[in-house]
Amino acid sequence: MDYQYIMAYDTVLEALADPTRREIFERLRDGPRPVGKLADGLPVSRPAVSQHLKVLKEAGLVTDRKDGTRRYYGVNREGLDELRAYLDEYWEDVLANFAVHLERDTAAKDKKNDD
Amino acid sequence: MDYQYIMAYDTVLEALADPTRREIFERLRDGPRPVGKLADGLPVSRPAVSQHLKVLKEAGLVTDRKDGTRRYYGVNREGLDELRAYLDEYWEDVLANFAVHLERDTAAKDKKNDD
DNA sequence: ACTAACCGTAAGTAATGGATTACCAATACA
DNA sequence: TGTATTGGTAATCCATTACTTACGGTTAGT
Repeated sequence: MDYQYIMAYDTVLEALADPTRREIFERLRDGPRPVGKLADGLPVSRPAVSQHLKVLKEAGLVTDRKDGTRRYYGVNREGLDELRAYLDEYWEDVLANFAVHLERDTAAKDKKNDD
Repeated sequence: MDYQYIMAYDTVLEALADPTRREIFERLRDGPRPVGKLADGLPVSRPAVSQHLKVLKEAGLVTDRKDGTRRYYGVNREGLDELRAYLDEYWEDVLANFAVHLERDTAAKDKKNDD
C-alpha cells in the first residue's frame, strides 16, 4: 500500500513555508470550503490554488471531499500533530540542556572562587 | 530602533523549511557550536552554512556570541514560542469549530429523523 | 443532449532561493 | 609583524518552484 498523506514534520514545514499556502490554510480554519471560495480574493489564479491544495494535501494538512461538481477542502485534524510534537520535544531538549550547562558553569565559577 | 530578530511565526516557518537549515538547527539542540563545527560533515560549504545561520538568526531562532576568532551559535530559547503559540491556537480553533459543526449536523440529523 | 459551473492537470515561463568560488576582515599566535 | 585560522559577504550560477494560460473531465440543470 502506498500512503497518500505524509504528515512528517519536515513536509509540513515545507508546505507551510509558502505565504499563499498559509493564507489558504488560514481560510480553512473555521470550516471546509470549495476550491472556488478559497481562490476568491486571493491574488493568484484558481489553478494555482489547486496546486497549493495538492501540496497541502500531500503534507497531510488538509483532506478533501467531493460534493457534486464542487470539492470541499478542510483541515486534517491530525495534520499538525507531528510538527507540534517535534517542536515540543526540541524545546524540552533545549531547556534541559540549558539547565545542565548552567549548572556546570555555576560549578566552574564556584571552583574558580575557591582560591 | 530597528529589531534584528523577527521571530514572527511565518518567518520561522520559512527558515525551517530548508532541510540544511533544519540540520543545522538540529545540531544546535544540545548546545552552542562554532560555525566550522556546524559545517563539519554537512554536504555544503562553510559559506553556505554562514548564510543559513544568517537566515536562522533573522528568524530569531538562534543567537551568536563571538569568542576570539570563532563565533558560537546557539538556539534562542524564545525562538519557537510564536510558532508554537500559533499552532496551538490554530489547533484549538479547528477543534472548537469541528465540535460546533458536529453539533449542528447532529441537530440536523435529529430533525431529519423527526418525520 | 446541450450548456454551464467547477476543478484538476499539462506546458511553459519567470522568479526565488540555495549553492559555489573568490575575496576580505578580524583575531590568535609564532 | 607576518602568518594561520575563522568566518562573513559579494557575485554568480543553477535548480526549484510558484505562477500563468490552455485544455479536458465531470456533474448539474434545462
